[in-house]
Amino acid sequence: MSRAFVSKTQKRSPSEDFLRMVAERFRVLGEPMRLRILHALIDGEKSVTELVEATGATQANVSRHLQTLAGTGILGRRKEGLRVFYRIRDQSVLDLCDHVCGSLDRDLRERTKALR
Amino acid sequence: MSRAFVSKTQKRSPSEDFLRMVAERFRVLGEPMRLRILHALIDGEKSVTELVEATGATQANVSRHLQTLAGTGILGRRKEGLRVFYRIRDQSVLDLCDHVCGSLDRDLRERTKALR
DNA sequence: CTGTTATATACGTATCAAATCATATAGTTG
DNA sequence: CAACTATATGATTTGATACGTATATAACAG
Repeated sequence: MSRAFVSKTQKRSPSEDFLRMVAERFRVLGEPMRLRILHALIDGEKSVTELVEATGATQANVSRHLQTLAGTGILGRRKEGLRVFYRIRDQSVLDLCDHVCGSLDRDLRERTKALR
Repeated sequence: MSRAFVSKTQKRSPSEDFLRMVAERFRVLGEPMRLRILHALIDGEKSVTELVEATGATQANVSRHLQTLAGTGILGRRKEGLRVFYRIRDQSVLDLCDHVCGSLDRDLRERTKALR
């Protein structure tokens, strides 16, 4: 596996631009509502209206978050008549989420244990 | 592997609190300066002053980011005399970064290819 | 064309976070 | 004790962004 952040071969620190791009990816995932949208798309593509129902947010808000998610390539867009369907474009983003969930779990367990 | 975000067994959507916690983890990683600090800590613990030198940021700013990173359990703290040393507490956070770097790479390649 | 539906966006507001400066705190040295 | 060093934090400014309301755009139906 090639490591771009933790490079075994080159010690040079990442460029400003590179760090900005990586940070942007994380930042996009750093909003509960966007995670909710992502979760709603796990079992396949959905239209904006369906996502509005699934999330309970306003149409405008969902639409904006969808632009953000699609803008960074996390979601794909497909137009069909009046409706626009969004889908998870790179399933590996779900691995990311699970990774974070896993370490969150571990930390919560550790803290619980520390309380006794 | 247990999946907390993408659960095969339960379809119930994640609670508000859970999503907030997951989002917070991503958000913490969503700042270039914090990634820079993280990168500086790859080859072992460093004092605040060393991190100030490595990142080029002000002492106050580095200190604040360190509080943030330590607060979510990403970094560990060790006090020795006047100095405080920080270290990466859970190495798996580096996997996360590389994961993002990888998908970033893929997207950039795809866009480059699309230009031709 | 008119009306209707689905989605996107402009604008205003409120909130939050990053950075800086100045200062406080804690540990060390003499 | 005073002076010094390393780190943390309060106060402020500034910039970003999430959300709501209203409106614009686009596709379709009649």
